[in-house]
Amino acid sequence: MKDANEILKAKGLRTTASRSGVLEAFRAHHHALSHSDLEKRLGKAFDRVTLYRTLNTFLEKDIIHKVLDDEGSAKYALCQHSDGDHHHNHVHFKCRVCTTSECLTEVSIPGIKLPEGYTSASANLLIEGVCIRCYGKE
Amino acid sequence: MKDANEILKAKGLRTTASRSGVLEAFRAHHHALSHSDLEKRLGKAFDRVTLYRTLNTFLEKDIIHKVLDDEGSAKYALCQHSDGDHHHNHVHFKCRVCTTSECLTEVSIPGIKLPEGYTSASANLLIEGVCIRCYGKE
DNA sequence: GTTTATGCAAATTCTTTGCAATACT
DNA sequence: AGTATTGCAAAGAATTTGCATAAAC
Repeated sequence: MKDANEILKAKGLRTTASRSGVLEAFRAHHHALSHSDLEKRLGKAFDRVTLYRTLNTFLEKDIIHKVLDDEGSAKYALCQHSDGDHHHNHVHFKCRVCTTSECLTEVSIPGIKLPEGYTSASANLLIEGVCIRCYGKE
Repeated sequence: MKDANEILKAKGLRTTASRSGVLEAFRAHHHALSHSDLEKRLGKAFDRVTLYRTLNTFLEKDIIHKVLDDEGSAKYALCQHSDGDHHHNHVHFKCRVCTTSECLTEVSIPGIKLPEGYTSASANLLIEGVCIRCYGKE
């Protein structure tokens, strides 16, 4: 996988401590992170406002995408392939034991037959259950 | 469909103007409503705080459920069958033209093959596209 | 009459914005 | 040097909480 610097360069963004830090945090975790998850992980290295702006910039540049969640708070995860609108048609899995969310990139969403007159542009599936790491712990 | 009063009684909740108003608003619209949608529709009949509390109460009692959304804001819709955990395994359709979300109750989510070791308890599918009312308007 | 729900005020938390100072290329 | 990014302060939303009043059963 590309390193933080390469990702930023490819998107025409400057390399800064906060951006690298956020990217590394995403790369170090297989599951989706919320704004507050990131704040905890990154400590007080930089301002909360910078984190808001960093996340928005990354969303615009398709470096990260939003992960759907039952609960309120938005979570984010790295986009795996940085081309096209791949980031639609994701399957996200949320474990009810450890409460983490992850993208199941290898799982694809089956074709859904919509009612007459409806057309689909993208689909996001959120599955809740128990992940492999928590199997048996329930 | 049960009327507002019956729904409330069945859940052991008192019938009040705000609760009836919120229930009627949901029954009058086929699509999901956010907190601010409801505020607009209900006007200043009651306090914003009451609306927060009413929505939370309805969520707890499984009268409404959260509808997933790409964007931040939480939306809610009536649960169709008030028994069991039916409200899982929903398909929600969001129209990119009129931006409304609705539950497609007649569509079911096909079985998904999860990676080894993962078990699924519920699934929520969010499809984005164009609804029948907006077909051709794009 | 007793219990539950509401309204109001205020406290928290979340998110955005403006602008000067700083860091990147 | 020139431009993009950050930090700080402050504004603006969104959401929650406490408590006295009012409404439902």
